[in-house]
Amino acid sequence: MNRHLRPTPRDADLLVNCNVLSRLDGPSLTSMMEIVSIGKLAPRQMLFREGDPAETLYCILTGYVRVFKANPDGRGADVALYGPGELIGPSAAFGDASYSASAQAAETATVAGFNLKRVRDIASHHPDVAVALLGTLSSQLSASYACVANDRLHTAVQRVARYLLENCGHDGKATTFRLPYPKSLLAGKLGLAPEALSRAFAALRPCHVTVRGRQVQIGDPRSLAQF
Amino acid sequence: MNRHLRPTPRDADLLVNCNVLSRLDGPSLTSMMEIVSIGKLAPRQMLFREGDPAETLYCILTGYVRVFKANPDGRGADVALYGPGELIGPSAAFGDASYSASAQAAETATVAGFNLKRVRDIASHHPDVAVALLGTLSSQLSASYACVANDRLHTAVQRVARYLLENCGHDGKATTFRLPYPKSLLAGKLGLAPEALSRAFAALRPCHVTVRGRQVQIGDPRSLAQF
DNA sequence: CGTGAGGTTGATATGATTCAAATCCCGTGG
DNA sequence: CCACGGGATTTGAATCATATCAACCTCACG
Repeated sequence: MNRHLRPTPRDADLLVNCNVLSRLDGPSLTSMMEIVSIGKLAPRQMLFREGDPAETLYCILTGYVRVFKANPDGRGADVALYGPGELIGPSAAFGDASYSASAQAAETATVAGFNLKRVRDIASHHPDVAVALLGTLSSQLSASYACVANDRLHTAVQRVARYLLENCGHDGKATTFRLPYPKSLLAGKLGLAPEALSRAFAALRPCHVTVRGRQVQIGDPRSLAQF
Repeated sequence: MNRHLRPTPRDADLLVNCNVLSRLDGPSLTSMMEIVSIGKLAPRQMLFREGDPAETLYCILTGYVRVFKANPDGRGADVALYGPGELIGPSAAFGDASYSASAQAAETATVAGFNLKRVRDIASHHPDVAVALLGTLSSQLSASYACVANDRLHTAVQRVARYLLENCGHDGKATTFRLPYPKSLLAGKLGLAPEALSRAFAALRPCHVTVRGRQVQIGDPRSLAQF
């Protein structure tokens, strides 16, 4: 990864609109912007590995990053999939000294890196920074709870139906949208083998769900809700 | 729940040793102790329900509390199981205005309650409080990640074997210990039906695991690791 | 000694993974 | 503009894992 780059104006714009920094202003924002460095990731490039000493807190500017845990025997499971504006690494940031999972760019991605020691230092002098981080961590914990419950409570088809419903307005009108990442990634995020995702889409065809490549057309959102 | 009780000396002792407060001292600790109130929960009593406005941050002093999400149709899935010293509600505390899951005492339990608005207020004046909360939230997020990965990567027998291994020293010596809660709770925590837990214990008998009531005897931890 | 909660066991059904093979889609070069 | 190639996706068949339902057991307690 190219490191130690100062943010371009475009990067800076993305940065100040991200989950954490958007809640800051004044000296707190300045302090954070002083320690930031921008990096570009190639597809499949690792950001860090489980067990690595945690040195950096990342914020995604563009692209998606897969957070996963792997078995010694090679099998792995996605634990979360984060996109623009989201923070990576906070689970390690203030707990253990090492990352508790691995992170890998799903595609070309731009990330902002903050030296963790300095972040901790800033947080302990600027309460608003700490509170902003608390907010992000809270949301991520809620999301992770939701993921566990979703896995345990719903079948593959139901999980896919829910995902689709989240991505179309709640007004019951027909929608069409583009998946932000390839289906294999979506499968991982939903805890499915790619084949299972495919079959789930097939099972939803009777209620007017059409999938062509990344284009998804949802004819009747209400009929999806029946699951 | 009996509320608005001041902590007894025993409560106070448990409190200052809990995950969060143990990292504090001086005025920060004092501020938190000023707003605490102690409550006693009957078995199965609800602490809060998913969707309730989040008004209180809880810390468990004694007993266990089950955090779960329920379907409209009555089925529910445990999302976490917290014991003495652990915090409940932080996922809502700094994110949404309402709890993202329900919490229920698994048995008679004592909890400390902190008014959330005041906690937020204290956190934004005392950075060490915010940082302590960040630490707890970090650990809970890591644990939740681990739970997702564990569910997706391992079978029932493997999850049970892992649980047992976590509860016996890593020195490979035979151990015997007592489950801290009934098996039905353990099943929920591991994402299993009670029947499945029972079968998993049965499957582990060949490698010297004996279960009688809550008493667990592990003859050969090393043979458990083979899973 | 009944009674009931918690736990176990068996039979069965369903859901999902796995492996293998066929097919689709998209960017590349002609 | 169109054919081509390779990775992504789909489909099929077999297998495995776990939920579910029902019956039974066990133990503590009145």
